[in-house]
Amino acid sequence: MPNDERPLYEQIADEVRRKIETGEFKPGAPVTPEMELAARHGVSRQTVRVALKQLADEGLLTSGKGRGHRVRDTHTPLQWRLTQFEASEHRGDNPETAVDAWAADVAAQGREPHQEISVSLALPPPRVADRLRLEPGDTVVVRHRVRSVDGIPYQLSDSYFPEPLVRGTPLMEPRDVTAPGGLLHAIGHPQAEFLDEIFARMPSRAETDRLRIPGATPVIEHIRTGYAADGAPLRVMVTIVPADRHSLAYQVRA
Amino acid sequence: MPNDERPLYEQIADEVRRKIETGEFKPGAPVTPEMELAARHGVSRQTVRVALKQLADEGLLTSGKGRGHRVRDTHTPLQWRLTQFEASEHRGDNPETAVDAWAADVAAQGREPHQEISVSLALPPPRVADRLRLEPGDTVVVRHRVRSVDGIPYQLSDSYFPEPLVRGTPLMEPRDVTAPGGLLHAIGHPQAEFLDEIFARMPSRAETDRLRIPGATPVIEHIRTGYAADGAPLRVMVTIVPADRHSLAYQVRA
DNA sequence: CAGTGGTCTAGACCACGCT
DNA sequence: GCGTGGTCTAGACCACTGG
Repeated sequence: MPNDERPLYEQIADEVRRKIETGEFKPGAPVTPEMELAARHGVSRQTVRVALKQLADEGLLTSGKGRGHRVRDTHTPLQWRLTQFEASEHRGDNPETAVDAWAADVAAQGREPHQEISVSLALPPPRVADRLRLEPGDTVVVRHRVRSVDGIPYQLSDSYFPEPLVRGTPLMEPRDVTAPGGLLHAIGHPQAEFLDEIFARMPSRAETDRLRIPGATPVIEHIRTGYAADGAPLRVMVTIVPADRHSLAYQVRA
Repeated sequence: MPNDERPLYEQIADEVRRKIETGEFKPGAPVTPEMELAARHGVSRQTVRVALKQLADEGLLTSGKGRGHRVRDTHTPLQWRLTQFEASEHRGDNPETAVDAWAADVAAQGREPHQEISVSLALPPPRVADRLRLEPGDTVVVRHRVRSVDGIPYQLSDSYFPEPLVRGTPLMEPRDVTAPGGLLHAIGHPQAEFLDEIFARMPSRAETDRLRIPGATPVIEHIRTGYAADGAPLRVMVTIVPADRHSLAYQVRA
């Protein structure tokens, strides 16, 4: 019967979207259940589900078994300042209270940072091998970090070091090691310059699971390559951050 | 009958995803049609569709009536170098060939830049007013830019200036005005420092249309605030770039 | 025109959350 | 327990693309 009009599911999506935008459905509150929408519009439940899925893909709704569909809460993202280095120096001389720049930055914004670290030896993925200018077969030491704020995972961060550079140093310990001037400085390889590259894309399924990313939320991929004064690459750090939790900030002198 | 395993549609999505990642399905080439996947796995077509929708949401597939599902082409995004200023100086003294930093950067990567500019007087949106520290009622001069590469729209860029600052200057002309040291420098307000903020989100419907953004592609929102040496904000530039066309790059000294 | 995906129906069973 | 969404089936008709 239906014809050249817009699809039924879009009309239903429009109706619900409008009610969200006008505030008739408030953030955190449940919207009309599927069955009721289906009955009201005289369509099948499947059609309603397509409509609600579209809204979820736009980031407007969350849903779950037994929970119903709810209007998504919007929180202001945390600012990640990428031109502030080694904040640990400002936290006193006790190495036990030293934190890395990220943790200090989060704490400064009144939140509770936490990170878990593991270390492994591996063959680098191609884009890391390129940036470190490694030959095929060269191995790297990888420090995997899961950074959380207030118990919610905020970042996946993997640092790659050429294996010969860090063999036998504290960098191979799966702890939160910090040192004035930076870890690489402490082992005799100070970083003089960074190249930061920033991408955005939709998360993979594995990332949505590990970071508990709600639908329709992109991730920002941040790749920082650190160089010695002579231009040799020392480190590549690849960080994945859900875009609803972080913004990036750079302070630049003209 | 099936139970505590992962859902069927995820298993199917995993299989197709793996074949894309290993290169068995090449970019631009069609993947197995829905009906065939359904028959092969002994599931209904609807279940296959959910699987393929998930891959489309990850940005791996495109599809359309009669066209089938195809592996999405991945073009390497253009790198936008945000710590290179005023490249025009390197292009000779002739003002006719002078270009802004962005255009020079694009040309250096072997592509053909183009931009269209319009100028208007307006009340600033709240986030611009905040960053320029304006009072309610203060007006701004807005320079709207649509930047294209090889005929494809690449950026929407709006620069906001406090109106008293630029009244009667070349900045109010809807041309591509360039000057050594920068536009604001030329009118007596050199920028000493920038604060760049970076967000990612899904595009609005209007942005999808204007920038011709394919499905499942986020946009990067770049907000640059320029300050005078005394700390007064001089300019806010808000730029929207589709994430499949651009990466951002910063060169940072430690 | 044959084959594709886009939309839609009318059922079904299950897992989960709440009260 | 009851209502919710999550998964799934077995059909159907349509619109579009491509050779």
